[in-house]
This record gives sequence, C-alpha cells and structure tokens, in this order.
Amino acid sequence: MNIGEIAKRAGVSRSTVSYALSGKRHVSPETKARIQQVIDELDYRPNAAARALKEGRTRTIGLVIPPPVRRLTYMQLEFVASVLEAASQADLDVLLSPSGDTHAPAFSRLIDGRRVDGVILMEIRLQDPRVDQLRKAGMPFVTIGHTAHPEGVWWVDVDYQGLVGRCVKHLADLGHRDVALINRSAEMLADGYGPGLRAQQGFAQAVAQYGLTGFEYPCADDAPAGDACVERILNEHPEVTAAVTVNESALPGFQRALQRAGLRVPADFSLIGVAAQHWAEEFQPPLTSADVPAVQMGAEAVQLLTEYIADRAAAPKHLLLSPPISLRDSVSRARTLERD
Amino acid sequence: MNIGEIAKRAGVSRSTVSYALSGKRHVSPETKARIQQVIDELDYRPNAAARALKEGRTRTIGLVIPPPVRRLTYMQLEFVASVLEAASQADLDVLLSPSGDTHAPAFSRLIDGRRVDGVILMEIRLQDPRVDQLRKAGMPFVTIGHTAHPEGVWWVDVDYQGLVGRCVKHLADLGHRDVALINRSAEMLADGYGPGLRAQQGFAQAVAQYGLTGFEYPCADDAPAGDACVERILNEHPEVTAAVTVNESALPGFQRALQRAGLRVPADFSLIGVAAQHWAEEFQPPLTSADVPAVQMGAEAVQLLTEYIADRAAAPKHLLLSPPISLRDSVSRARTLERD
DNA sequence: TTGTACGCGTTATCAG
DNA sequence: CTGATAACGCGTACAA
Repeated sequence: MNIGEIAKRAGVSRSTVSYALSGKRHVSPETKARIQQVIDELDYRPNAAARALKEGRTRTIGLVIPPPVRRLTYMQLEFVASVLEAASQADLDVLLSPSGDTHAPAFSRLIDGRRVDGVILMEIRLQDPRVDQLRKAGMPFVTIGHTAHPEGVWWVDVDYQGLVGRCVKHLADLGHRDVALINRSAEMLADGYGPGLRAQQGFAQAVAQYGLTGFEYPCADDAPAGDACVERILNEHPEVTAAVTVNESALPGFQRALQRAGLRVPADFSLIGVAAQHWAEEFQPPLTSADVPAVQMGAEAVQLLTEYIADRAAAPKHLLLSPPISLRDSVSRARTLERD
Repeated sequence: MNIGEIAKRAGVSRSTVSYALSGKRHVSPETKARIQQVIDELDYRPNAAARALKEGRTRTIGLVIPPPVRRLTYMQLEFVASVLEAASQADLDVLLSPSGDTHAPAFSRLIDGRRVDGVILMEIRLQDPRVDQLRKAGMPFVTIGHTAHPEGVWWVDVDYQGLVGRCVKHLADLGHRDVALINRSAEMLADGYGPGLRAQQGFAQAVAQYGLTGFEYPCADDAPAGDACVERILNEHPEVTAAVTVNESALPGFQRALQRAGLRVPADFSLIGVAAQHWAEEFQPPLTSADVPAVQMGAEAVQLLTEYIADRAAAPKHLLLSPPISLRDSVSRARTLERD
C-alpha cells in the first residue's frame, strides 16, 4: 500500500496525497476528504524507510542501556519506561540497544547506519569511548550522567555528590559519629562509574566537614551482596550507627542482615540514601531518602535530545537534578546513651 | 558519507562498492582492498533507510511490551533482555514499543509504517485485538502466550496449567489437604490474561483430581499486595497449610506477612510456585518452583520470528515450555499432627 | 494541482 | 569475468 496506489484510487497525483497529509500546501476540502476516505479504507501509512530516506531523519531515537540488562536497577527500569513514554508522546520510536563489547556492532549500526536521529546513553563512565564515537559521527546525543569533561555535551544527571553530602549532614545533625557509605560495586568504581565516584567524593567531603568518621563499602547490585556488606560493616566497625546507601538493589539484603543481627531500624541502626521512590517505600520501615526522579529524568532527556536534534548548533544544555530528601522512618538519633 | 562518495574516492562505480560489500558478485582482490581501505577510513556504513527501502526489509524487529513498563516483572525483564541478546546476535535491531490504549499510534506506526520486519508480542490476552491488527497487516509475529484460538499463530508459552497442576500434586503427595492458589491480579484475569486463567484451570483440575480443598486468591503484582493476600488467606482460611503462587512480584510480601504471623516456611507453611529462577533463589528459604526459562523463551521467540520472516508461507510453529520443578527448601510435609 | 527530481543502496543489464 | 550504467523502491517538495 503506497502513496501511488492511494493517489490512483482517489484520482489525484501522488504529491496531492502527500500535501493533503502533511498540510504543507492547501488542498481543497473535497479532494482532501476523498483522499482521507481511501486512506482509512486501506489503512495506509507512509513507508517509514522511504520517508526517512527523503527527509534525512528517522523519527526514531536510540536508547543505549547497560548490559547485562537483567541487572537493570529499578531506577534504570523506571528511566527506560519514562523515555519510552515521553518518546511515544512525541511520536518518536525507540530503538533499544544494549551496550558492551559484544554489542559493539549494534552500536555502530545505530550510529553509522543512521538508524536513529539521536541517542540517549545510559550509565556513562567518566571516560567513555562511546561519547567519542558519537561525537565523531556527528550524532546528537544526551548522556545520563556526565563525563569527566562534560563541556560541550548535553546531559542529565543526579547530584550524587551533593545528595550524599546532605544525607551525611542529616546523620551528623542527629548525633551519629561513625557512619558508612554503601556504594555501588568495586568493579563499577574501578571502571570510572560517575555516580559511584561522586558519591565517594561527597561522602568524604561531608564526613570531613562535620568531623565524623566514615567508612566506604562498595557493594554489588543485588540482595546477597547487600546482606554480606552489612555483615562486614557490623563485624569490622561495630561502632557504626548509621549508613548512607546509593545502592538500591542491595536494600532487601540490608534488611535481612540487620534483622538477623537483631538490629532494628531505626532504633539500633539508621539508614538513609538515594533510591527510587518505589524501593524507599517498600523498605521496612520506609526509607528516608532522596528519591531519584527517574521519570522526570527520562522526560527531560527526551526533551533535550529533541531540542538538540532540531538545532544541532544550539548550545549544550545540562540538568543536574537534586531532589529533596524525603523524611520517612529509617533514621533516628544516634544511641548516645550506650556510648557514654 | 554515502556509497557514491566511497566509489569516487576508490575510483570505481557505486555498484562495484556494493558488490564488494555484499559479495554477491566477484570483485578483484585489489579493488576490493582499495574500497575497504576507503570505507575504514571514513567509517562508512550503508544508510539503513535506503537499504530498507530497496530491500523491503528493515532488519529490525518490534518488541511490544505491556504497560506500564515500570511494573514489568523480573521474568518479563529477563525475557526482554534475552530478546535483545538474541536479536543482537542475529544482527537485528529491536524497536521497543509499549502497548496500551494511549500507545495505539505507536503500535500502528510499527505495523502499517513497516518500521519492522516482524513483531514479538508480550503478555497476550485470550482475545487480543492486536493479533487481529497484525494479521490484517500481514506482519509476521510471534506471541508470548497464546490466544483462545492459537491455530495459525506462531507462539511460545509456558504451560502454566500443567505446571500448577504438578505443584498441587507435589503438595498433595506431602499430605497437604487445604491449599491456596495465589494468582495474578483480578483485573488481569478479567481482562483475559492467559497464564492467569490457565493457572486457575490447572489448579481447579488438580485440586479436584487429588481430592483437596482449594482457594484461589488473585493478587496484584507487587509486594504490598502479596502481604495483604497472605494476610487474607490466614484470616479467612487458617486451615490452609500450603500455597501455590504464580505471582513472583508478590513474593517479598509473602515473606513479610508469613514472618509477621510467626509462620516459618516450610515448617508451618509450604510455598511452591512458578517464578523466575532469580526470585526463587532470592526467597528465604529458597523457593521450590518451576523456573520459567525466560532467557530460553526470548531466544526461541527471536528464532521463530526469524523463520517466519524468512518464509511467510511456513506452517506456524508453537513451543509450549514445561520446565521441571526445582526442589528447594520451601515445601515440607503437612502438619498432620496438629490437625488430628 | 500536477509533474518530476531527489535521497541512497541494490541489482538487472549492458559493455568491455 | 570485471566494471559501469540505469532503473527501482516510495515519499517529499520544488518548479511549473
């Protein structure tokens, strides 16, 4: 079912059909109606490939997600969902592409084959070769997270450094002196994963600023790792009375380990962090946390990318989100009595 | 960077470049090498739209996921991941499209705009309008789950009916007399969601066959619902000693509710079900369950779709998977003593 | 309102 | 047997 067929049946030329659809030139109401009727009858829709070829754009954006997908955190899943939602609203399709060494061909297809008009890149590293590849290919892109040199790049990020700092401050205000940071995995940190490294910095700075003693614990993104991590903290530093976590996927594990150790939250141990609202509310007791606005981030990323695609010469825009800390029930004053 | 540019720089014609790349005709090694050199230099890749237009296929498949995406179960997430993986291996791209009323335009674009060569449809209903739309458009598709009339349709599914039956049998063998089925949500069942309805049937049949008393409980896909559901079971039917669950997302809630009620698994209450391996192993104690082979399903779905696309006249194939029940630690003999 | 050139890769056909 | 020419797929937009 192509435009020629529609034109023939409506008794007009192909260009008239095209104009009737796009509205870029006036077409008499009668012919327009006749055309529309034929179109409805045959369920005609312009061939995406032909249109893309002519217009030079695909009306599709690429979303590059971290591998392996099945370890996507809830936050990331929410983000993917909101990108899908926002793209759909803007009549854009989304080509989902896993990143990673084994998927390099897929990434190159996306970029060099011009299958998409722009790309949203998740889980960026401080040094990221994909950024260079995208730049070189002249493909518009927005990164989630920012590289070590974010100038000239469009990005959206969460201010992990500031948020972790505020979490530490909150604990300090409540009298905690020995606190732990439960970070993302050691591998990710070694790999130059921004949020992890910035959480590290924010923690170190705040601990120093408020005169606390801080211990950092990297932790893999799953419940068993969270369990083991809390176990280690309690063993190695029993003086720790509170922890800041940026690892939402490990939360169920914390719960188990604390429970097993007979520690109640928050009476015996306070927990605060950065997490998707869902996880924070699911935790028992509900977790005091800065709720990462994943849904907003997805929408903003699509918005930024759309702007960039529309005007490639536009000045890069950034967005550093710093959601407020929602006070729930997982933090209390330190057990000062027991320490005197 | 188009093929003409490459041809010019290599001093040959466009067709020679094309033949050198596709290998559909012999090209002398020297010219081939020269062409390859220019290509490498400029990172040339054929424009996907032009190729799609000419070849009549996009080398892209559509994956239609259930909305809202953020409620994707772990099983579904695993499935998406494996589709991505399998497609990537077959040099296919994946266009992710949310289904649902608000996303109808996106679905139509996919189908009528011929943006994809074929579609994988997740979370199919017994009566599903999308299946009709795909059929009418002549678009190859594979469904995950099967409709009430699955003849002539390509599909991959898990034998929920048989699996639930086997779970019940296992409980019956261990002396349980009063058992519950924790199903998916009432809305999904009302909507004609196949797995839920087939679980229902399998449960009813098996309960009758083994002379047990069965109670069915629909339950939304999240932890709080699971918590509430167990609460209800214990209240309304304290005689129940075991439950079969097909609702993995509610598992964490079961755990909480059972714990709160002071019931230990499996000593006081047995739990068995159908779930992703990940959830089964994460449960405490590890859940005896039929592990849904989501990864295999994704690979099979892509394989089937590829076959279908390659030969549209081929006889439809189906795959009804029936994974074995993995014995873990959540089931024990019924507490017969207390009942006498 | 219509005719037509264009975007770009593929392949049938023709020339060497 | 190698290389070049040209038509084609389909929607868009300029010129007529």
